[in-house]
Amino acid sequence: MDSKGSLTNDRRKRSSPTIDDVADVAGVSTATISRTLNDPERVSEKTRARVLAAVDELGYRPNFSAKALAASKTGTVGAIIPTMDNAIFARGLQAFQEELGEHGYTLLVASSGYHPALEAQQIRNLVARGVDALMLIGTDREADIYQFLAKRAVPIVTAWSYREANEALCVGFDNFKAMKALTTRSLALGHTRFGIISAPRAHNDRARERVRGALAAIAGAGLAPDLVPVIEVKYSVANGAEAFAALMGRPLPPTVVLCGNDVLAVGALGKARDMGLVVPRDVSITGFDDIELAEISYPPLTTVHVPHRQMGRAAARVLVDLIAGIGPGTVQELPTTIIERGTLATPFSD
Amino acid sequence: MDSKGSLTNDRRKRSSPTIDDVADVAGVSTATISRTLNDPERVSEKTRARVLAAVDELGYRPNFSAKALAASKTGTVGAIIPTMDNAIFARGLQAFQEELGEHGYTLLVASSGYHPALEAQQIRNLVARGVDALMLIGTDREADIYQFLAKRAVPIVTAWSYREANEALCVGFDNFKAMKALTTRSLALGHTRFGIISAPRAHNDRARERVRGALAAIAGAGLAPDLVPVIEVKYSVANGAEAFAALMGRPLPPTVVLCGNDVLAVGALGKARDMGLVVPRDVSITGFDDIELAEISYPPLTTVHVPHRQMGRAAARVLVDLIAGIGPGTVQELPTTIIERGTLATPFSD
DNA sequence: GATTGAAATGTAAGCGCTTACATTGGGGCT
DNA sequence: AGCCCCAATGTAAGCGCTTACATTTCAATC
Repeated sequence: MDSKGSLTNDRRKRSSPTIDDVADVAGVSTATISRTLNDPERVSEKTRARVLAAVDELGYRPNFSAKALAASKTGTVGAIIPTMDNAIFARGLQAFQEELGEHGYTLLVASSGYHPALEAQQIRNLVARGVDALMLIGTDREADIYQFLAKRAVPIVTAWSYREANEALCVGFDNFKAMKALTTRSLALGHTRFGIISAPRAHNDRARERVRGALAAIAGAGLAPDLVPVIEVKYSVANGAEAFAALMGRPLPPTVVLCGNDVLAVGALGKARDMGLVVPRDVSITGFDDIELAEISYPPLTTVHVPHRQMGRAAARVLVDLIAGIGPGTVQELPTTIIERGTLATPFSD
Repeated sequence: MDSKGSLTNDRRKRSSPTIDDVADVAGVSTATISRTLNDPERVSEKTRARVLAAVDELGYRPNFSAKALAASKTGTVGAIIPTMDNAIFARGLQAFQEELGEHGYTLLVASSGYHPALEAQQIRNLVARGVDALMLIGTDREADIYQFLAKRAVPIVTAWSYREANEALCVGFDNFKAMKALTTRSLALGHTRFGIISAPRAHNDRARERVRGALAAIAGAGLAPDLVPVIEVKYSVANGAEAFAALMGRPLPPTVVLCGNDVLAVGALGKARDMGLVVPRDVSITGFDDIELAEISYPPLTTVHVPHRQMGRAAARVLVDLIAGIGPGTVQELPTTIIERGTLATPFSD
């Protein structure tokens, strides 16, 4: 009949109903549809009901790209983590997502494989995709990335690290202090011969700070930190095992092996068993992170507990506020605690 | 001077350069910019060089939303997994992402928390976001979801399960067969008293099929499957421990406890140790999935190995082909294998 | 009943791309 | 020289929304 009618018919054939279709069915303009959906108070109750009914009838869902383009915001927050293939970031990320979800945001995750160049690329990628904010892990990255983000006015927060002077807001813990505390505890138990297994320290402030913390404690006790063997291996159980074997094969093997994370520690633990060593009688082993593994290893691992979930939620809240333009955002240092489970004990005198 | 000049100046002030800016600088039309970026062969070498130089000079990145809106495709593939907070899906998802990346696609992950309603919502959400294809876990969901997806012409693949007759293409393994094989192995070793710890079977075909497989093997051996205690608990180490204790507290405790996944099995294993039971002398325990946990538990877990990475990559390839319109897609059944590590042995005669 | 201002709604101009279609400019051919 | 054809490029119409601004509606007031 009228032009509206034929328009409706045209649209019906398409795969998805658009805002125009809804407007036709409800007999109002598209602006009213938009308002009903995004700002219901601005629409009269009667109209709202009609619109909602039309939406329902057609099964209308706003097209995300169109919405993002028109409003120049996406309701999406990005996170770039080194890898998805391990538990370290999983729990924190899950919490991050939960908190975001409660505020109506969606999470977009990318991984960098611990590669700075890849991380930079992913950052640009996510920004091009219009993320409203970004969470990054750790603080180690080129200054031009921070500049890029600042120029694009994309709020960011860095997590898993806390440093007083940082180019970005951070929500995390002090890796240095935490590892120093754990090492101090070992020293108090009487250990004097240390070995360290660390993740690669290049481009990874967490790993670097942890080793620094351990060495600082050792130096503080009057021992020579440069005599402490530090083995760097990539993140895996097998590598932890191998590194442990190398450490124990030295002329004067350590009485305690400090591992940069739980995965390496669990590898070391397994290797110790294979070598016929009883932990902690023959050698002590410690981890870091307190992921699930630490609890179920045998013996259960003495490690540093990191408040992953708390950190994830806090990071999300900071970003949500930043997006809303609330305040300058707050830097947050979260506490870590030493969890003594049974792989750290007084060294057997020898 | 001229209008183009002032346009350029206007644009320079904005946070991001647009395709118009690049066109101005390169002295060509926007169509040429688009072609240079998306289909370089269609542009002369000379022009291409000029355009690329302009892109470089301005640091131009195409706006994702605009691109998606105009082209009605996003270069994004979605995946909805039950939860991010565990290792079962992590490795497969990582591989899925790697393969997608190699084909120029980006992964968008959402989680459903094992809730069918939430999953449906996430599916609609991702579709509204314009994903070009979708990977879903398992086959259990309402038929209307498949219809919705079909209507919207969004290619999907289901993974982690394989069933002959399925509403969607699947890339996975036969949970029934795998668990049946493992149970048959237990029977061959002489076990006759079984206990089963399963994840909740409602809305979860993997869990259901695994239990079915175990019971089928038991029935096949002439034993009464309905006498086998099956405890359903949610996914966690602690729940596995608790369920194990319940099973062993029965008048006639099982000689072997089949667990629906490795996490439950590890929980059972820990509880056994706490109860002073030696595995596998006093009781056998098996897992399923062969995630990292299985290897590092003590004793290392006898479990069913699932080719996670292979599955992830295969699922990605199926979707990439489907998006490109290549073929009807192929259903793929991947093999599982029993990994005997030391928690399954002949029962102590009693 | 006329006046007024706020509330409700409509109009239409973009947002930054892609792409069908139109135009231009050369070779290669007769 | 004239013609044809194709490669290279330009023109401009959307894609499906949001939102500034304009218009209409209507209850409250005098």
